[in-house]
Amino acid sequence: MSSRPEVTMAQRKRQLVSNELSEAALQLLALKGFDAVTIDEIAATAGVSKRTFFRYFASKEDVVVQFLADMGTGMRAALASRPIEEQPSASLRHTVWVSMAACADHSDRALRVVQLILRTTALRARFLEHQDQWRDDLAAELAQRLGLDADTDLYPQLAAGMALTAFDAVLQRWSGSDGAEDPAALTDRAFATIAPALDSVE
Amino acid sequence: MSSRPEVTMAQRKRQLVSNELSEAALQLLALKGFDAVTIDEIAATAGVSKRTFFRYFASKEDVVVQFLADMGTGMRAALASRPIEEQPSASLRHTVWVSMAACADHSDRALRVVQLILRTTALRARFLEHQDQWRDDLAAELAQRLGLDADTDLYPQLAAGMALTAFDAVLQRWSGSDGAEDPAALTDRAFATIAPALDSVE
DNA sequence: TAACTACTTGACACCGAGTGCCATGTACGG
DNA sequence: CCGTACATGGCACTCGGTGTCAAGTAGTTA
Repeated sequence: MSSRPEVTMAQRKRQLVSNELSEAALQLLALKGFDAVTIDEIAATAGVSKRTFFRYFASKEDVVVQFLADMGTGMRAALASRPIEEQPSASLRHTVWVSMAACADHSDRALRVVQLILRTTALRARFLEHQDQWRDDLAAELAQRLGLDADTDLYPQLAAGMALTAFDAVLQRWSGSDGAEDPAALTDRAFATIAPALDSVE
Repeated sequence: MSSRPEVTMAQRKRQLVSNELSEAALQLLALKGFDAVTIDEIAATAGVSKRTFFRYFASKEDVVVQFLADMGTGMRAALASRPIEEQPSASLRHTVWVSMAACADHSDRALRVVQLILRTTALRARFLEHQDQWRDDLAAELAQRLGLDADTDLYPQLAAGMALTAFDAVLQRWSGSDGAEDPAALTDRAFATIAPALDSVE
């Protein structure tokens, strides 16, 4: 009854508050450590109330990790966009590479976020939760592409898991080297190792 | 200056309270769902105070997941006990198999615990945290066995990740089938898929 | 038996995360 | 100018988790 595709002012304001919040959170968390920062503190820094914080983010972890939510569907879409004739290892390699590229692009910010996540227990746990969801998504897409039954065949789940294992390893090296190592090269090396298992069809 | 290797009565009492607590927790959590049960409730059922609960378990999740803590060192030990000449896929297959067997043994209880963990978000997150730790342990052991540098070579981390991916898939099927499917057969099938990547040394 | 030590427990106060509720303010459409 | 829809802040409340202290109990020594 009312929603115009136009960007209303309320929406822009909402976006602004959201940015303000993530900005404040990221700075404080990286500076003082995850546990040493309260939500009241973050909210106050952003100039809003604690109650408002929770209208934008579901939890303290979410303010850092939220962007991972879309990444799962993004990966599935990336996989779906590959030609069906392509070898699974190539399709998955591309899928992982796209996600890594998304990180490496805005490397200044993304690198800091990733490092914060990987070194903070609570955040890492949320990251793993998301990754677990991605695996299901990728497995479903793989099963569909290959015409396999995901309930009997182990391959889709295993292949998705291997791809994400590679992703994890690459992300860890990349963050550990402060962004110095090349994500593309890392991805290729990782997939060179796991490919033999990915492509052993029959 | 006082600790005898004898089992003092205090220790037995302590063990008894611990059992009482896990028992109460498991029953209530499985019955009413993780979020619908408070710690006061669990403690009251076990006949102790909330404060005492936290003297035995670090968190609400821990009372269910605690036993996973040792499993990591157990897996590393299992891997370390394999002959060095053995192919990595065989060593890791055995490692995973041992852990699965530990579950399948006391299948009545273990099955219920695993099912509870896998279907509860908060518990699954803790499970993934532990698994993440296991991966580091396994990777370290693998690197040592193969004389690789874990900081440059991706193989140890990838191989450990693949093995745990297999473990995860097997566990999921086993729990999904209410223990009907054979863990050993499942493990073999999973490793048949990933083995080509594990053994492609050079 | 008395006294001293070590350990476990419960009660209480406290903090922080997260939620429900309600009153207020403010953009937008008629 | 008015009504609606929405964003916000304040407040009270629940629950997970921790620090502290006083009390109780088992085991030891004299």
